[in-house]
Amino acid sequence: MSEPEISLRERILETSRKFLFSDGYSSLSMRKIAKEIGVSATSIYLYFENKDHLIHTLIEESVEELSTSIEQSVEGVEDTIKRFEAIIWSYIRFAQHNPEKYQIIYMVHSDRMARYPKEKFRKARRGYALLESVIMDGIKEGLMELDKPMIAAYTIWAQLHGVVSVVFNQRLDSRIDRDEFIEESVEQIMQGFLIRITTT
Amino acid sequence: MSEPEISLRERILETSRKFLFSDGYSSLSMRKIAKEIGVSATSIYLYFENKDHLIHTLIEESVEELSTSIEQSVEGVEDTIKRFEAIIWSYIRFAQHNPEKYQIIYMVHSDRMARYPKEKFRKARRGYALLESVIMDGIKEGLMELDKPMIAAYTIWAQLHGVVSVVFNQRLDSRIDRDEFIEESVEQIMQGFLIRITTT
Amino acid sequence: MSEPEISLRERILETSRKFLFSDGYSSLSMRKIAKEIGVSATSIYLYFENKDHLIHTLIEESVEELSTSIEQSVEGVEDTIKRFEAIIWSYIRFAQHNPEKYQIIYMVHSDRMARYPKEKFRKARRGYALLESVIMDGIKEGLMELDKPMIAAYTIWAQLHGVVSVVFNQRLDSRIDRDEFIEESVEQIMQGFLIRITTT
Amino acid sequence: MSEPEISLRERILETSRKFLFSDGYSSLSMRKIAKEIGVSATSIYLYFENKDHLIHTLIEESVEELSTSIEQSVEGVEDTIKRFEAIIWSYIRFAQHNPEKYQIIYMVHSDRMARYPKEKFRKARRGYALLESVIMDGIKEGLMELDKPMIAAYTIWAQLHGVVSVVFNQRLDSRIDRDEFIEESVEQIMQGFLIRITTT
DNA sequence: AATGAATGAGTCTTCATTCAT
DNA sequence: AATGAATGAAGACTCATTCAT
Repeated sequence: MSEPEISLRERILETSRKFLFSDGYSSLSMRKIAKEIGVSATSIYLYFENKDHLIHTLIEESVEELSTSIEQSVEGVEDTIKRFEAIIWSYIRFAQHNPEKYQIIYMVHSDRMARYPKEKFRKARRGYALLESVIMDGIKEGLMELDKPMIAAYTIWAQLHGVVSVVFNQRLDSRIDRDEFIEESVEQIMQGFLIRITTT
Repeated sequence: MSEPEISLRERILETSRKFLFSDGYSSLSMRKIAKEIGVSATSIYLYFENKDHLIHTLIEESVEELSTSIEQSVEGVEDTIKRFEAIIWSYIRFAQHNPEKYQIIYMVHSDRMARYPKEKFRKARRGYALLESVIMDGIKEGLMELDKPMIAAYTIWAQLHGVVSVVFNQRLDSRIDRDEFIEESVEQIMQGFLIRITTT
Repeated sequence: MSEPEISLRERILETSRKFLFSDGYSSLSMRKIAKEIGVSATSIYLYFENKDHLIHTLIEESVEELSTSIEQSVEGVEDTIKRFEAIIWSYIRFAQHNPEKYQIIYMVHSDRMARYPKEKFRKARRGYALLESVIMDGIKEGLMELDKPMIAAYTIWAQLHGVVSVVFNQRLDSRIDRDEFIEESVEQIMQGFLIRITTT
Repeated sequence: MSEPEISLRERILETSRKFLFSDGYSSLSMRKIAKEIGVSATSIYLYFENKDHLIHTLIEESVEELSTSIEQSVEGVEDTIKRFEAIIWSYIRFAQHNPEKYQIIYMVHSDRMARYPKEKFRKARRGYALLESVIMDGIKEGLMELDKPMIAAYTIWAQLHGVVSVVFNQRLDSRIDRDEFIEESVEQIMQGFLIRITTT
């Protein structure tokens, strides 16, 4: 066949992501994944040592994509404020365009995360580290007056995550337009931060 | 005995909460709950039709407590701005003092929530509705200039949830002090909102 | 029904013994046991925590029976030589009449035995200890001249075990009559020991 | 290369023996063997039709070595009594120096042995046959007065096996020195037999 | 109000083996 | 001579739930 075949490994990851997103972590099962793909459950073990490894791979890939996506967003952008905005919006956009991948990053319970290799955890903070450095640039340039850039970065990240997760968990009032809500929220988050610059 | 006994029903709920908080939803099992209490698994079914009902009760109770807690916080408070602050801080404080209860509200996946009776959902929004009404008061009083109080209320709520959940999921950098992080974040969230009032 | 019912627990033990004897340890499976009895596999877990516990119970019961059987054999017997003979023959007879039970005691690989509670191990040596004490009596009475009664006891035990296990493992030439072989062997073992008395 | 390479076939047998000895029969798996060697599981099937064949080969080889070892021990020895002693000690020594090989001979359950080709079984009795013939020599020479040399041979063999297997199965009291125990036991076994000669 | 007995469906995982290459 | 991909059957064990008492 001339069709570009998708490897079984890739199909397993895809299907896992799909199930994880639609049914939640609790009901993700090797058998179900295999059945959905139309392959024996045993076959999964040819590509992933066990369920933990499969899930870790899923997390790792998502984190990597998010990080890369954020990094690319600031490439070529010089102005600090613009870099700041770029990071925030690329975070939001990633979540919007890759909801399953975004969810996976935060879904798995910390109990299972305990088994997640620590070095990979560090990678996961690449995006956050970039945000922190931008904030520090802002301080240097006299644009911001913050004594705790690390806390500031985490605060922004936490707010963004809150907004995104409320949308995804379908806990938003049905009368509210998703996109409008996101836009309003991001604006508010930014303003809550920038106020400290402009008003000073 | 004249001692006020804790009913089995209450003990089941308590234990479920404990397990849900410590081990996550996936590993909450009727048998474990029963064993922990020292009662037969069958006994749980005397008080709860099935696992879903048990969990729904858990959610309902938590939501109720949170709502009540928020309502009480504004009792006797007249000033709109102060009412606004009271709501936000009572939300945060509830999460801090009742982490298991708070977590439960957001823990269970929406798939399972689909089976959750809709009328109960409405109750869940009592706290939010109060926030919305305070915002509307602000607008009426000329303190705020917002055309979408509902979105505004949700935005604040989403941000608060983000902050709280980052803390609970232990995804905060270990060098950051929890309380300081929360205080900073809440301040920022409020400022992001109040800016629209004060600067006008 | 007026029939004396055999408890499921007992039937599980019985069936396990049967399989262990006929098919060996490797192919003993919870499912098979359950199927043979005509009960769900889950039911076994109502009576035994897990496979290990089931097997340990099997061992424990066999060991207990063997020990008791040996102890009873010397009851009321005064003469040391006769006590000595009684022990040996009761050991042999137990193996002959309860082949499955005998086999179980020695069947399970030491790896699995490592998890066997040590206190129960001590019980297992009751029969052996009796043999040792009889030998020591013999020495005191001047009937035997042995400096190492412990080794002597173990030696006899090892020989007896060898004879019995050869018979059970069906490695005996088909032309040889089992009973005759056993009788001859026991005689020889005794003589190998008693020589040290009589010839002195 | 002129180096004498160890064939894959040989490496498979070696590794199987190692696992069989250390982990017991139950946990001997084709995959584990292959992994240990660093070869694909499929490769084993190039040399052995299936697991049964592999194990049968293992048994066959061990039996062959034991037989050869016993045969060599009597080469050039003329005196019947000395030949008798040589056989016994070579049996013991083989077990001591090749514990894995010795164990294999007796390890696999008779159920699986049923599928073992009968002609190979006969080979297995070469060592035993030699012992029987020596005993018959003794009778001819007037050294022994036994009417059943076959039974006698089996009796000795059974006792030896008992002693060896008690040692290997680590069921010996830890206070007892292995070598001393073996020496004492062998002596006793011999005496139990020779008594019939010398005292007559 | 509470329980012991029981189960079918499901969990992850391992196994020996086959087949096309 | 060797392998990677695949699988059906089986392993131990857990789960929510039911039913008779």
